[in-house]
Amino acid sequence: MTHEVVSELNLTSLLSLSFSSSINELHERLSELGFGDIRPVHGYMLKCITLNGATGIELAEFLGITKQAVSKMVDYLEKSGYVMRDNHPTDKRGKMIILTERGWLAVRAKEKILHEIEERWIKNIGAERLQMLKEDLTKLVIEANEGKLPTTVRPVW
Amino acid sequence: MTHEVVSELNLTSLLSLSFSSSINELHERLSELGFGDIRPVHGYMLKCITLNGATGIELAEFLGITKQAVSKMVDYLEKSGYVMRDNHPTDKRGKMIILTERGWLAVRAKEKILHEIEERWIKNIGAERLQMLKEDLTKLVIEANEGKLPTTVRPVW
DNA sequence: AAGAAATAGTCAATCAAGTTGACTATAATA
DNA sequence: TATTATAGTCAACTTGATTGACTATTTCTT
Repeated sequence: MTHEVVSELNLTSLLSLSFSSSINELHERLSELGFGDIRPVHGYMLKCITLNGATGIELAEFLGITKQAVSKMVDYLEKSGYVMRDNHPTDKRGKMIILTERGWLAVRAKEKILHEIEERWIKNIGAERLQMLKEDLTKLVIEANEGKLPTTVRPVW
Repeated sequence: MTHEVVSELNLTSLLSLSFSSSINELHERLSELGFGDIRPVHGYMLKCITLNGATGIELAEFLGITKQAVSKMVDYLEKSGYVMRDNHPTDKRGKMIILTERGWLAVRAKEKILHEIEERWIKNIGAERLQMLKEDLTKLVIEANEGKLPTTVRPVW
């Protein structure tokens, strides 16, 4: 087994750098496609609004932020044309946040780019190593979160 | 080769989650040791202030933020007793930011905790897998940054 | 050596993304 | 039915960043 030169960086720094590399590449490419007004924070929100839409409370729980913060983000994304507020079908207090056509375009573009990034990693380190990498990271995330994947899918500092 | 169940998370999400797991654990444990006033942003700065101290400009470049932002962070860390501003030995405009005794205690505690986290990962996935994981992440970070490790060691969104 | 340009740092104002607290309207429960 | 809980918004504040303006030095160009 040959061991190539590996930097002196600790694992946490490596994770930080590789995460920010990925997220930066994603948003640079989204920007080139005309989705420059979506910032990383918004990406996580769009991801959570599925076919049926989502309520503000659901988004807040998913993102791990307050409903007030969600409300402001929705203001921004609505103004930018990515989402719309619709009446909740059964609860007159509530609102459904749904993707607009442009919102769907952005989500699909994001998925495509992430897929391409992953494909490039496969070219780079091979499918087996990528698979191992994902397995190991999954294990470690689960271990750090009392045996289950966290429900909040956003970096929480 | 057996492939265990792996979540449907994409790589970028996994990196995000594993990074925030690590950084959260680090700061929870720092907090228990009485370093609760150090937030993740500050950790990166302390790391950069080595034996000889550093100038504000050096810190700004290292962290990828403006010198004004550094100045404010130094205000905070000075007030909290982790660093001190000293005269620059040759440049009367400049100041050297140096660690106080408490600053060194925090840095050493941080290194110890990161080391322990890494040890636990070795127990969890084995030394070989951890080595591979680090090699792969290093490769990918280098590939994403025009062939070299980035000089900025902080997540940039 | 003198004058011009660059640099290190700070101050002030602003922005972005979050927070807490107060409020309205509706829904659920006792 | 009266009370309590919930969904969402508004307003004020906090934190960590930004840009722009300024001072004091240093370095570069004649």
